[in-house]
Amino acid sequence: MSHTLGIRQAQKQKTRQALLDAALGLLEEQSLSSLGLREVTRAVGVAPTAFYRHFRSTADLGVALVEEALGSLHPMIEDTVSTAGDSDERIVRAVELIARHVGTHPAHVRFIARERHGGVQPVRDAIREQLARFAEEVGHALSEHPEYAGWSEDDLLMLAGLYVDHMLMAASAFLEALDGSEAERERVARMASRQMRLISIGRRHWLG
Amino acid sequence: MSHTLGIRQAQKQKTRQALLDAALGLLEEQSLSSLGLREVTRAVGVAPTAFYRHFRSTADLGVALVEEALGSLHPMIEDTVSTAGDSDERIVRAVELIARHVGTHPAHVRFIARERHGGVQPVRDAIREQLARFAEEVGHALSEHPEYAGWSEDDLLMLAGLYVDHMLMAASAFLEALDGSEAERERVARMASRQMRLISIGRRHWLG
DNA sequence: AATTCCGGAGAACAGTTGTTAACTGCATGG
DNA sequence: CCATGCAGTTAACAACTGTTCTCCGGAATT
Repeated sequence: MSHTLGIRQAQKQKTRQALLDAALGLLEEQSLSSLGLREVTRAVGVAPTAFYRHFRSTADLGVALVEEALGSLHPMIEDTVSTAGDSDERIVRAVELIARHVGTHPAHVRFIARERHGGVQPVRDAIREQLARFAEEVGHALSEHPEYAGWSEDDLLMLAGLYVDHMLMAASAFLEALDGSEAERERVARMASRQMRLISIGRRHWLG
Repeated sequence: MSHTLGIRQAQKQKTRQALLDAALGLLEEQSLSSLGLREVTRAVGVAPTAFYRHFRSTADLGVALVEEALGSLHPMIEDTVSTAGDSDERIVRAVELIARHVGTHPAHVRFIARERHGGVQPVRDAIREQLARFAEEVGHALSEHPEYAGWSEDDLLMLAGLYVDHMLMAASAFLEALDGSEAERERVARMASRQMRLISIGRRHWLG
């Protein structure tokens, strides 16, 4: 379906990606609403006007970053939730997965945590939509399990939302501990696991 | 101990408060890291240089806003947690309290949610410290209850952190629903209550 | 081979920013 | 009552911002 792009479109996507990467780097110590278009182009080494060939505004770039940060995560999530195993096993695996992802993509995680409640509405909306999709997918994956036989759709979504929110909280906690000691990171992991387990216990006794 | 301030210091605190109020207003549609000092003074109607008489920088102003937004909340929290009553009653009361507070101080809540992971380190640190204090206070209040007889200090703090995080999540959810319909707000309230109740059930079955 | 398309460069625009310095007028303490 | 202190003003600074218009060179199309 997709025959190799011409050297023209290839070059365009390359600078586009360079702009995204540069922006992500600059956003480690500021919010999107203070990110200047010239700042980004300067970091890449292109003229300020080149920015407009790829994005209408920095807000537009932010929405693209949301897609880049969260878009490819859906299969990963689904995989973790639907995989068989004891409840505690799944929790440990999920927390490990988060820790690993934060370690390999810290800037992406920081961006999402920061802009989820940030000052740029289109970006907030994009993040909210992606997280809602996550919750929906998790809820659907849970509904396949026999454990959730008597659960109403509403309750399933409520639980899924709780899980998603805690994934993000855990990710944010890992992020804060990234520059800390190994022991510090271990402490964060154990704390996150125990909170997850408590929720899991509540889930088990939810009905009746 | 504090005899009435002279008309001089009174005037100073008045413009200082005006700066804080104006900044809080401007921060409804942007992040602190993009808030300009001149922007604030212009909104108040004073010269840009007057800003320096009160704050070293906008980051400094942000820290002051954290104090204003969270400093006065400690007695309120302690009160809610330690008050007697059935577990479900306490949950309903807590959720109602949050809803009311978001309704009366939306800008403050938005500011905290936004800058908790925002781009200005001193402000992030100030918020983290206040939230840690909340967790500590909640944990201490819980430890007084006979229900938590066999709980380790670590587990108590873990649960308290979970509660505090969910207070904030609920507050943020209420904020998003503020401009929505009455039904929408009701839905958010019921969702928050059920999530809290699930956590409460997990807590009840935590030991053994 | 000729023509169109288009990503990027360059220059210029009016506005904005934080920060400095030297000032004014008035409440305060001696 | 007079001298000091200090919140707020005015003016100016270099540096920066987003946006428009015009242009260039090379890939893509015919």
